[in-house]
Amino acid sequence: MIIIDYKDTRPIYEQVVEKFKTLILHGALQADEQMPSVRSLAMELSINPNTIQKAYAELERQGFIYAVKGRGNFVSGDGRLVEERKCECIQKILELAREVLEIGMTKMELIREIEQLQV
Amino acid sequence: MIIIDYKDTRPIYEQVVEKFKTLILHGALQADEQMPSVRSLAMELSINPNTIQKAYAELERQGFIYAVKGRGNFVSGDGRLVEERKCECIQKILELAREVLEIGMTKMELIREIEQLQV
DNA sequence: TAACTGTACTATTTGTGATGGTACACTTAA
DNA sequence: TTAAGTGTACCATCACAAATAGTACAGTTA
Repeated sequence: MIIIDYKDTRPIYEQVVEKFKTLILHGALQADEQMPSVRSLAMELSINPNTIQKAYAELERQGFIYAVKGRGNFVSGDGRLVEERKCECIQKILELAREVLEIGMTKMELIREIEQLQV
Repeated sequence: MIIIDYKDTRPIYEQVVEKFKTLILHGALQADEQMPSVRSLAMELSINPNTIQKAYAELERQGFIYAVKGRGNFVSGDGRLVEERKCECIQKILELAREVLEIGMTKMELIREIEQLQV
């Protein structure tokens, strides 16, 4: 379900956060579905439970999951999260687009690239 | 010429690398133009010369500048760098585009955003 | 009650970024 | 020839974040 890339320079907890955000936004994890427990996921990934705890705390801070003491962590069903992520992506895309246009690419070429994109 | 953003979480040397890459790619720094010396730039930015040295070493590794012992660092005139940067940007853009399309945006909407972009 | 859950600590290790300082080889201009 | 400026290569040190290791406690559930 989650794979850690040790070649990735980003910290482990950040990779875990990203992976779960993607799974939730894509609907692979449904609203109110239970997340793997801190201890079991740590065991599965062969890392420390504290690292998962840190990732879950961050996911909760960002509104992707909610915690219930003694029961577990669960996926939040907040629909606004998708919209927020869309905005983030668009911002980044436009920033990169601005740069690539500044160094000589045309809007036509860029748009052509996107049109040809397979999803 | 170069400004360090201490709110930026990225390391200083990385910011310096990025800034110079942009200046070179945009032609603000011409081929064979002399870079500020390690010591003078460090003085100007109130940081350690070793940090600038690290940034310059990275810029040289990536082919943006070349060093001449005793004389200084100079901008490389390699035209392929612009093409390489374009490819990098496109890759990132397509990656983000793929994500934003997967979570519900349409190609039309995305292309519209780029069309409206002011450069 | 036992086994699971989250949570909160503390201590420690590790790696990277950054600093401070020294030294040496090279180039250039006085 | 000399002095000042260049890059470069070290070393020691500090600061900080990431990650580990371990313990403890409170809540839930079968």
